[in-house]
Amino acid sequence: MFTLSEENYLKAIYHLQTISRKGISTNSIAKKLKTKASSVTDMIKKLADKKVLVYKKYQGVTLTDLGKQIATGVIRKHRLWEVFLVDKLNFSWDEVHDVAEQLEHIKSPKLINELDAFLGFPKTDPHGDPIPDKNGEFQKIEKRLLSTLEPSQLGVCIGVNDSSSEFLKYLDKYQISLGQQIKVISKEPFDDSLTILIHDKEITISQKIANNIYIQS
Amino acid sequence: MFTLSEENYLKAIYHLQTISRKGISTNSIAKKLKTKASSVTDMIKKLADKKVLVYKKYQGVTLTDLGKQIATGVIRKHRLWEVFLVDKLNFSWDEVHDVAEQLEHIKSPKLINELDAFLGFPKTDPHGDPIPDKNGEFQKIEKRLLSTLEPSQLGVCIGVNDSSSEFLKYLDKYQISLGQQIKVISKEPFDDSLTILIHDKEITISQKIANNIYIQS
DNA sequence: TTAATTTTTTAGATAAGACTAAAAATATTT
DNA sequence: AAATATTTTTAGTCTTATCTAAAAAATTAA
Repeated sequence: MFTLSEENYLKAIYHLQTISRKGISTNSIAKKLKTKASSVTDMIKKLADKKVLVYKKYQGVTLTDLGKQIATGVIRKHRLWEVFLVDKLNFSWDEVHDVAEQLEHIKSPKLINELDAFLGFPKTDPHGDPIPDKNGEFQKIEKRLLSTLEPSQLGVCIGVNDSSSEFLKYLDKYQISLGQQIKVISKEPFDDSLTILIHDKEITISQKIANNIYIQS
Repeated sequence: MFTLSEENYLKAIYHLQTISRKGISTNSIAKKLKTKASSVTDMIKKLADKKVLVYKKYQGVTLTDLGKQIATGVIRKHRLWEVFLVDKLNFSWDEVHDVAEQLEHIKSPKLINELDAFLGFPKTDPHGDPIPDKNGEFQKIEKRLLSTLEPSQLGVCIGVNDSSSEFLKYLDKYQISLGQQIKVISKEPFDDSLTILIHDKEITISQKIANNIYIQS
C-alpha cells in the first residue's frame, strides 16, 4: 500500500518520464512537487526499497513496471473523477483539478471501476487527456500543437497542454473548447503569434497560447 | 482547517455526545477510535486550543458550537457519499462504510453541495440515518427499537443501530431491509428473543438483533 | 476514611515527511 | 585540467500523530 505522498511522487515522476525518457533528476522532481531536493532524496530511497523505481546515487530515477502501474492507477482515478465532476456535478473544466487531486487517493477498486461504468467508460478527461483503463492501457491520441499549423490549415481542438485554471479561463473567454474547429488565418513571423478563425470571428493569440492547445487535423 | 485525524476525533466525540450528554471521557474516545488514552489527551489539548471543544483536566470534553458544526459537516459528507455509492454505483449497504470513511474528508464545499443536489437532496443514508443539511440541521426521526415492540404490534424498519458489515449481512440473509414491514408474533420471556413475521414467514431473532433494528410504528 | 483500583495525564520515544545547512559528487567554464 | 558552479546527498531538526511506561488524580471498596 502506498501513502498519499508516495502516490504523488510516483505520479510526478511518471509525468516527467513521458516527456524526457531519461533518468529523472532529483531537482526536476523537487520543482514539480514544489518541495526541496533533500526531501526528494529521502523519498526516492524509500520508493526504491519498495521496488517502484530504480535509483542510483546522483543518477536520477526510473520507474519500474510496478511503479508505472501505480502511477497510471492514480492518473486513471484523477481523470475519471474529473469527468464525474464536469459531467454530473456541473463543475467547469477549470474547477476540477484541486478536487480531483484529493479524490485520486481514495482506495477502493470497486469504487473506481463502478464509477468508470457509471460514466460510460469515458476515453478522455475534460481537458482531452486519455484515461487509462483498468489495466493501465490507454490509446495514444494523434495530436499536434496549434502552433505547428500553417496559415489556411484547420483542425479541431482536442486537448490542452496546460491545465491551470488561468489558462482554461482564458480559453473560456474566447470560447475555445474541446471539439471546437479552428482555422489558422495567418502567422506573424516576428513573434509567431497566430490569427485564427473561431466561431466565425478572427482573433489573434500569442505563441504561448498556441503552444498549449492540442489540435487534431 | 482540520486534519483528517482531527475530523475523526470530532466525529467520534459528536457521536458519543448524542448518547451520553455528559462530558465525554478520554477512555471512551480512545475505545471508539481504537487508540490509546494518552494519544487522546494529546489530541484533545490541541482541539481545545482550536476552540472546537472545552477541556478541563480529568473532566472529559464537550464540543463547542464550532466543534459540532465541523462534526456534522463530516457526517453530512459521509452519509451523502453513502447514498451516492448505493444509488449510483451499485454498492450494497454493507459495503459503503470504509469508502465513505475516506470520502468524508474530501474538502470542497461545491463538491458536496452539488453531490447533494445530484442525489436529489436525500434525507437519510442507506442505513436510515438522517443527513444534515448545509447548515448542519437534520430532522429528528421518530424511532424506537424493535425490541420495545410487544406481541401483535407491527412497524416498519427505518434504520439500524449497528452498521457493521456483519450485522448488515445478517439482515440481508433474512431479507430485512429499510421499509420492510415487521410484525411481532411473540416474545420469549426467558431470553427476550422475538418471533417476528416478515415476508409472510416467521423467524426468531435474538434480543441483540432486535436491539439493533429501528422501527417506526 | 483509608486502601485499592481505575482513569487520566505526563514524559519520553518512534515513524513519516518535510525542512536547513553543509558536504560530496557531478557538470560546466575558462 | 583546474577552477567554478550546480546538483545531489547527508546530517541534524521540526511537526504530527502515534505509542509505552510511569506518575498523578479520581473513583470505588473495604
